[in-house]
Amino acid sequence: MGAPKQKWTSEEEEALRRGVLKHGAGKWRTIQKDPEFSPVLSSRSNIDLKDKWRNLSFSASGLGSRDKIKVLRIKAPSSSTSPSSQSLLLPPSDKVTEASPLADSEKSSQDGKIPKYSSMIIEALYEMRDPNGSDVDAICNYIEQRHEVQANFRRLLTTKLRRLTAAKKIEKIDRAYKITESYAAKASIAMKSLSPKKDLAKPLKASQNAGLFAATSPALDAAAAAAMKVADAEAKAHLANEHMMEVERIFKLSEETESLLTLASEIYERCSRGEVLTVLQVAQNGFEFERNSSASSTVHA
DNA sequence: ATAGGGTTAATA
DNA sequence: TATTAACCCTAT
Repeated sequence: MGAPKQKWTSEEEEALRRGVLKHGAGKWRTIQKDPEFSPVLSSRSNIDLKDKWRNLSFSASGLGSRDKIKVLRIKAPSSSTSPSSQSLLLPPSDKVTEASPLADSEKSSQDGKIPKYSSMIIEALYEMRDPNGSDVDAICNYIEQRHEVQANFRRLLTTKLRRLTAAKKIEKIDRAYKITESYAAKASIAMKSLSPKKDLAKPLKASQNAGLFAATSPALDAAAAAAMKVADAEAKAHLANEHMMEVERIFKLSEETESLLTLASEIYERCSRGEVLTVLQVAQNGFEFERNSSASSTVHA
């Protein structure tokens, strides 16, 4: 007797999403056993979680079935034979830059916003949402688990934390850090101003393709993560989730293949369909999006 | 235990 | 018949 295919409920789906946020994609067993999710996911195996996440990821990316993507699996003629992937995402690779002359309004922002890692820190703090704050170890661990990171990351992290604290974006209580109310509020306002007309009530399917990137791309900015803390509107949260998944997926792709070609192919695909290319900025700056949404530029093929 | 290719049940 | 989502199999 063949099992009649047990379709995933939205509760299960939500549990999975949160599980991935908490433990990271790939820790299926951990998620499944987590007392926070095990009640909901009791009838699902770790493999089920993995498969479901795969489905979610691909459908959210706008590109339909998963087998279409495997064409992109081209190994770059990289001489780096060691499987220890490390160099690709970390340093803002200048190869990507030269291939794509983006209007980089980098640095010198009057606000003194710190590029790169700061957004990861905000993201980490938001995701962990510890009311008592999170200590350096927790933050470090969280980020290291999700992003490839430099060898001396721990040291940089300390520095960034100090700067963010000075900038009043996070606060240090005893040894724990957390996002400040003022920054969260500010981010919330920013969030509202750029989450416009899009009808969020529509089921997931509607958020495919261009719309995802064109209108709301800056939503992934560190500010957005903080914004969700305050403006906990589910719709926004879901939308943001889509972004997280998309970014994560692209990161994974490039990690796995260790190939810029793959990324390039992905980008080319999108460009050829006339999409606005915020993805590129993702590739360059990690979770840091341009603060001027108008700065996002298209890429010539 | 996980990733990824492959298979089958449901459905448009 | 083509797509999709849930499920299965196997190498790592």
